[in-house]
Amino acid sequence: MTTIQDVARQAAVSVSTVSNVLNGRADRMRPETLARVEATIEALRFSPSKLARQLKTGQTPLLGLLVPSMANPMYSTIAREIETCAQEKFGHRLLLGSTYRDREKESAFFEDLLAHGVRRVIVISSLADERHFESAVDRGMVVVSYDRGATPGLPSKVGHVMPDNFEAARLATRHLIDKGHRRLAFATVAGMTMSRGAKIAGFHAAADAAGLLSQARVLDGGPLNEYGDSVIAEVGRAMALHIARLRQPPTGIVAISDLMALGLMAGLRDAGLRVPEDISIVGIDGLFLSALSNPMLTTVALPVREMARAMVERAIQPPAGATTAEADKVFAPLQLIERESVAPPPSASRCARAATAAKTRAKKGKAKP
Amino acid sequence: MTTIQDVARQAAVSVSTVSNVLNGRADRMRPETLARVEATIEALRFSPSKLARQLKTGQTPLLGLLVPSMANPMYSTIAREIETCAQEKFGHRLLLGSTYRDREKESAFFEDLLAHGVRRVIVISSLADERHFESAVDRGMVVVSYDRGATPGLPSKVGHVMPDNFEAARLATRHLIDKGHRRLAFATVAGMTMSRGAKIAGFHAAADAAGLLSQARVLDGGPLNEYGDSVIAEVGRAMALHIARLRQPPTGIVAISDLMALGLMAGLRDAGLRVPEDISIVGIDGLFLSALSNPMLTTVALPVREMARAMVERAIQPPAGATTAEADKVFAPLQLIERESVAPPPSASRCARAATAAKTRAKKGKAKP
DNA sequence: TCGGTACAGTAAACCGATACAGTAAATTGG
DNA sequence: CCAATTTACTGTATCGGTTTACTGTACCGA
Repeated sequence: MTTIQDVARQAAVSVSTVSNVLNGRADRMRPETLARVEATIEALRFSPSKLARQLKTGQTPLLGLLVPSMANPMYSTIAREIETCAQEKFGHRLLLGSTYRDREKESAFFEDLLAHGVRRVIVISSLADERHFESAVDRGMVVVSYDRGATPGLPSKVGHVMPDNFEAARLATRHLIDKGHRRLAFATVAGMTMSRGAKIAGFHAAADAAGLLSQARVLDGGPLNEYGDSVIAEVGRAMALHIARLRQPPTGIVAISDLMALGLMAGLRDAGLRVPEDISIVGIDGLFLSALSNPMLTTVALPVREMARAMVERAIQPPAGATTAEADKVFAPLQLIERESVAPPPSASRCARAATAAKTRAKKGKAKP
Repeated sequence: MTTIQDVARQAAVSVSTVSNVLNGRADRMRPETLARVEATIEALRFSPSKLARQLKTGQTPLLGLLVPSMANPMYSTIAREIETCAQEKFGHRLLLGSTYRDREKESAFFEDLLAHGVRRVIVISSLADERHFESAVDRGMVVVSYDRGATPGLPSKVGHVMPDNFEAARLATRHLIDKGHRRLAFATVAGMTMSRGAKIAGFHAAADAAGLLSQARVLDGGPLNEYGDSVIAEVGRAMALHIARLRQPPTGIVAISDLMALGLMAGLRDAGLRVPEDISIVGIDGLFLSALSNPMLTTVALPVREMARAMVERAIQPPAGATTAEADKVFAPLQLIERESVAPPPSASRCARAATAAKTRAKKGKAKP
C-alpha cells in the first residue's frame, strides 16, 4: 500500500504538506504545490489509512449497530435505513452485530467496539437494564437506543428514539373496534421489546374508551428461545392453536409485530380458523412482507426511515449537553394500512357455525368447504 | 482509556513485557511476573487497542460483507450465519454494506475497506464482471464471492462459494413433473443473480429428461429498480398478472427465489387464480418466511449455514496458493421441503372451469366460492 | 576462573497518519 | 535599511501497540 511518505517523496515535499493537502488546508501553500501534490496523490492512487488517522485523531468513521437478530425482517429493514443514512450523510460505515438478546454478547460487542475505537453506537435491545450502555458512555461512547424509553425521572446518558408505540397499538385496536369487534386480544411475547408496556397500554386505552376493557385480554406467548428472532412467528403460530381452543376466543387480535401477526395467521389456519372471517388480525410494523401474505395483513406502519435518520443524527452529531437529562425522541407519523386481515366479527350465529366448522376442518387444515 | 503504558507502570515492568503477556509469550518471564501483569490488566480493565495493534501488524479482526440489500430476507439470513460463524470461530466482527447492485457503491465499499485495513471480504453481488474484486485482491485482499462461478478456464483470484443451483432448479422442476405437471415455467428477474443461468439450465434439464422441453418456458420479470431487493416480490406479483392472462398458462412454476415465489402467489391471487389448485409454485431458498405463507410454500432449501461457514473459512484462512486457479466450492446438500403450494395440475375440464371461475373472481380477488 | 548458554526482561524502532513548533525566505513598515 | 511579520513549508513528537535486538544476571561444566 502506498503511504503518505511515498507521496511526499514523489512530490518532493514533506509529509506535513501532504497531510495539509489531505485535510483541506490549501491556504497554507502555493497553488502550484497544491496541484503537484494532488497530481501525485492521483497518480499513486493514494488513499490515507483511516487506521493511522484514527490512531492520531481518535475519530473513526464507523458506526456500531447492535440488533437482536439480522434475520428479523424488521431489524434488517431498520438496519438498511440506518446504513444508507450513515453512509450518504456522514460517510460512516456500519459495524454490525447480532446479540440474540444475550447480555454477554451485548457487553462483548461494546467492548470490541471500544477496542476498535468506535465511539458511536445504535443499539436495539430488549434487555431490561441499560447499565452496560451507560458504562460505555462513561468511557466516551455515544449511545443511541431504539424502542426503549429512559427510566422516567432518571436522567439517562443514552439517547432514546422510538415510535409512538402507545398510539400505534391504540390505532390498531380502534380499527378493530370500529369494525365492530368486542372481544379483543393483544398478542405478545415475553421480553421481546421494552416497548411492550406502551403497546399494551395503548391497547387497553382504546378498549377502555369503547367500554370494552373487561373483554380485552393480553396473550403472552412466553419467552423466546436462543435463536430469538426469526422465531417470533413460531411463537405466534403456537399461540394461535391456544387461541383456537379458547371457549370464547377473541374476534379481533392486535399483534405486537407483523412477524407475530404472520405467525398468528398461519397458526389460525392450521387450527382451521379463517382470517378475517372468523378472526381479524392487525399487525404493527409495516413490513413489506405483510403485503404479500394471504390474506394481506392490515398493519400500522412505523416511520422507519425517519427514525433511522434521527438515530444516526443523534449518534453522529450529538447535541451539546446531550448526556444529561434528555427527552426521548418519539416518532408519531403512524399509518394504518388497511388490507384484508380485518373484517367485521362473525355474528353470533355465524360464530357458532364457524366453531362447528372449525372442528370439522381441524383434522387437516385446508380452509375450504 | 487505559493503555499498555499504564499497565506497565502499575505492574512495574516494561511495555514489552506487558505485550508479551498479551500475546501469550509467557515462557519468557517468571510465573510471578506473569501473574502480576495479569492481575494489573484485570484491575485496570485494560483491553489493548485493536487499532494500534493493527497498525503494527497489518491484521484486523474485521470481515467485510457486501450484500445487494440487507432488507432481502435471504441475504440477511446468510449475513447472520456469516456473522455468527466469523464471531464464534475467528473472533471477527462484520463490516456490512448494501450495494443496491450498483457498481459505484461496490467499488467505494472496497476502497473504504482497504483504507480501514480490512483484508477479507465476502461479497454477494450480481455485477457481471469481477474486475474490481480482482484489483482488490492485487492490493492484498482476500475476496470470497457468493453465488457466482469463476469464468471457466480463466483462473480467478477470488474464492467462489455457491449452492448447486443447477440441481436446486432441477429438483424443484422434477417435483412438479412428478406431480403430473406438463406445462412448466421458470420465473426469474433480469440481472438478479449470476446463478440464473445454472438455475435455468437445471430447469431445462429436468424438463428435457421428461420430454417436456417444448412446454417449458422462462419468464423474465425484467430488471430491478434501484431499491432492488425487497422489491423482487413486487416483480413476481406483476408477473403473475401477466401469467394469468396467458392463453395457455403454465400449471407449474419454479421461482428463482422464495421471495419471487411469494410475490407470484400474491399476484396469482390478485388475478383470481388459486395456488395450488390452478397453478403450483415451488421456490428456491428455504426462507423461514416461506413456512408462513398461505398456502405454505414448497421450496428447495439451500444449505445456508454450511455455505456461510465455507465462505468465512475461505476468507479468514485461505488455503495456500488459493489465489491461482481454484475450484469453486459447490454445496450440494439440498432439501426439497414439500408443503402446500404444489398439487397435481387441474384436469382439462377442471382447467376450463377454473379459467371461467377465475374470470368471475377477477373483479375482486377473494378466492373463495 | 573462564567462556557459553539460558533466563528474564528492557530499549527503541516502527506502523501511517496528524499537528504543533520551528525556520528560511520574502514582504512589509516606519 | 533593518526589524517585524507573513508566507510556505519542514521536522518531529505523538497516538498505542508489536517486535527485534540487546543487556545483565545466574548457572553450568571444564
